[in-house]
Amino acid sequence: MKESLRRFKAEVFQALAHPTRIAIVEALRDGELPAGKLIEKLGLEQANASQHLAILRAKRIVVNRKAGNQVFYTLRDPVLIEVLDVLRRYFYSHLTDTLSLLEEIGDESGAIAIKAEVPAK
Amino acid sequence: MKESLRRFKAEVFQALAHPTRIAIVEALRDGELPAGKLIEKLGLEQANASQHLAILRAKRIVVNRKAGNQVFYTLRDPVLIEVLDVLRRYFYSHLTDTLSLLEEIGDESGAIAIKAEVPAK
DNA sequence: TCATTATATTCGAAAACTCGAATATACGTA
DNA sequence: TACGTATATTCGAGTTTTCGAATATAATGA
Repeated sequence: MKESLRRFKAEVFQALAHPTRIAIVEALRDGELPAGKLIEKLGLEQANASQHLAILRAKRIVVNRKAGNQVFYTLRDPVLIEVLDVLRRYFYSHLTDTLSLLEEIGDESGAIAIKAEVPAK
Repeated sequence: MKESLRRFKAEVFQALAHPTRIAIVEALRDGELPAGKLIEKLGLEQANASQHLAILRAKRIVVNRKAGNQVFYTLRDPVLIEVLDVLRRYFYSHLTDTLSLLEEIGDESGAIAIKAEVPAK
């Protein structure tokens, strides 16, 4: 049914609708990482990271594997990286509008600096 | 800055993280539609539709044009349709896991029926 | 001007999300 | 067994979303 599919898509979007979770997905881009490395790499609170990972697990965005002491996370399907890449292009192709959007949202960081470095990565 | 980009992506995902808004985007797939047609086509409450449209507007997912009495909506960038299509494929390629996910979420509709009709559209 | 139609906005309540603090669990090792 | 490390879960407060009901606005036509 059409409805299920929409619900499913909404669930996936919902799962990705947080900067931290996006950061996690991006960090897993090049392969498996233990929770600890993610926390370190992204500078997260341990509990907070675990909560976000729980969400990504629940929505099947990531899968995990226990190895002794630690838990390794992997993206279940790299297609999600493609989605993020599409959005990056989307971001830059509408750069002007996007910047004003970020302003409205209240973007503290130097979003304007992007203008200087331009795309790349 | 990396952070802005993630924030931006999160905003877009957030905007799409609702079945009704996904339905709206899909309905605009083949071009412009006035709000009224969207309401009719999707069977929405007028106020509710307007609220969701406001969100899609705020996040620049759609743009609108006034013509006399009515307001026509268009997708700002059809690349978003691609994203939805990618997710449809994702949905089917993990069908088994996905179904159990939908169950957990509490999917009333006949999700299982999908097994019968399979992909297509 | 007064209706009528199309759409948007505001309001208040219920539900869902997010965070850090505290606590729990599981494994490895002394 | 007792301890340390890695990770997960629970709790409560604050914030954000979502909805329908009511109301507002804008354009059209009588």
